[in-house]
Amino acid sequence: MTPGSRHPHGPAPQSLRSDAERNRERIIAAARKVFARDGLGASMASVAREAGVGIATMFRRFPTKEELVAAVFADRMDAYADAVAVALDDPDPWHGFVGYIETASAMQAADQGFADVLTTSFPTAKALEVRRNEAYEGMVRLIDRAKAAGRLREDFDPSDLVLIHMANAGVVNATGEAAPDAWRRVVALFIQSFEAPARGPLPASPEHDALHRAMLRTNPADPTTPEPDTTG
Amino acid sequence: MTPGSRHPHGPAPQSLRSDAERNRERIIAAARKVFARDGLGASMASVAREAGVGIATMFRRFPTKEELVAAVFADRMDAYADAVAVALDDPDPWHGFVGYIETASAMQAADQGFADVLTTSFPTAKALEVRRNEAYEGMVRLIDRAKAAGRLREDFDPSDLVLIHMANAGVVNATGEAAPDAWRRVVALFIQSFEAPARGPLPASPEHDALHRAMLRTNPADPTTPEPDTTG
DNA sequence: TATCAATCGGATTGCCCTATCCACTTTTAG
DNA sequence: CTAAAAGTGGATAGGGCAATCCGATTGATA
Repeated sequence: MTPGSRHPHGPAPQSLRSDAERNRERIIAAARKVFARDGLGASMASVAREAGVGIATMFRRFPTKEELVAAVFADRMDAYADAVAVALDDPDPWHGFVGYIETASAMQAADQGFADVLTTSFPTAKALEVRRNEAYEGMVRLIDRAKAAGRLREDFDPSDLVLIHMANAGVVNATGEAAPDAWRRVVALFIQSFEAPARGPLPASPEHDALHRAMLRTNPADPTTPEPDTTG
Repeated sequence: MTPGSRHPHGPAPQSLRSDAERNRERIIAAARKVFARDGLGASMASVAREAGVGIATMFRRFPTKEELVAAVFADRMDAYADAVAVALDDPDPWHGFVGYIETASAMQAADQGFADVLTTSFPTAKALEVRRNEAYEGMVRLIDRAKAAGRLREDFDPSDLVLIHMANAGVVNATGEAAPDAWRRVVALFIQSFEAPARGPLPASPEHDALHRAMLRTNPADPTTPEPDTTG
């Protein structure tokens, strides 16, 4: 082993053995592919099969499915947060705002697993949640800029972006590969409804806390969640 | 038994024994409640428990889950088709159109199971599909009227109503009881985006066949469908 | 009231899931 | 080269699911 254990009773190793590291990366690559195709509902066994490793190897490296999910989607979440930063760099506030929605929605459409991640909260996956909050704060600035420019309706609320994610997840999930571009039309409709001036008042936004609770409740990888399942 | 079997070898009875009929109604009432709360993913066992009958009793009366679903949602589908008829009776085409969308969306929000049913095709449940098609034809007339009145954007397509159902199902499914009115805001945004004059062009609608295939694919009660499931 | 088909429900089958166990193999340090 | 730590994967536990089986029970009829 590398550091820390010349003593027979030395502490746990900090880095993996070369073969283990290789397998770890194989697993992540496989999970990326499988989750993207099948959503977070994909089984650990199917990931192991795709990776060409035993089931035990998966669980040794990622003791729970949630940890695997966190490892797999770390970079997607980075890209998600980056998209906000890019949008904030756009000199045209409205163009940036629209571009951000389109980018985020496209990310959902391109990866069923990520669509699930965006509408689910993983309390134990700190890194993911940190990124999510980071993105959220950027979004608030993005919204304020677009309103200040007079292009975004005044009653637009940050939570509306969450609602779009949920709606888009519904479309992406329902259409899948059968109608892979249907989401574009839905998103375009949403964007037109956001543009100022508003055509009419809207019902109140849900409470911030309520939405958060909803995201906790809707864990597609948790059997306690009442979600679509089995039959014949 | 009632008719047809004074002969020991007589054919199958046409009507149920009184206790069986009572149980049948208990099962349907229980399923109505459980599916409404938990969606079509609810287990047959949970319905039996709620009904206070044995599992075997359920399956004797409804040999597959799909048959139970068809029996439970027959009247919801009737109401759904009726809503179109009511909308067509409205002297104001736009008011009727908007009212229909709101009614249908409210039905989804009030019943998770029905939200699933509206975005899922059950080829073997003929009665359900007949009603769905009946409603669909009415919707086309509703759309044409609203366009003719100049209130609905010209590029609105009947398939857009299916997309709304899918988007709304996503919102309802994700928010659930945590934010039970969130769907209203989403639906209001959609409606404003439908109003003429259009604020811009839209990406093309998905093919009719593609959407139909998507609805077949997304059966929340079929384990072959890649959907959110288990973990810890 | 006696009979018997219809009905009942708990136990069971068979499948898929997450997660753990354990006997065997590989890497790595000395 | 050797030995122990680290790693491996198949078998297995334990639970949920739809659906079936079968011995006990009950309703309808005479």
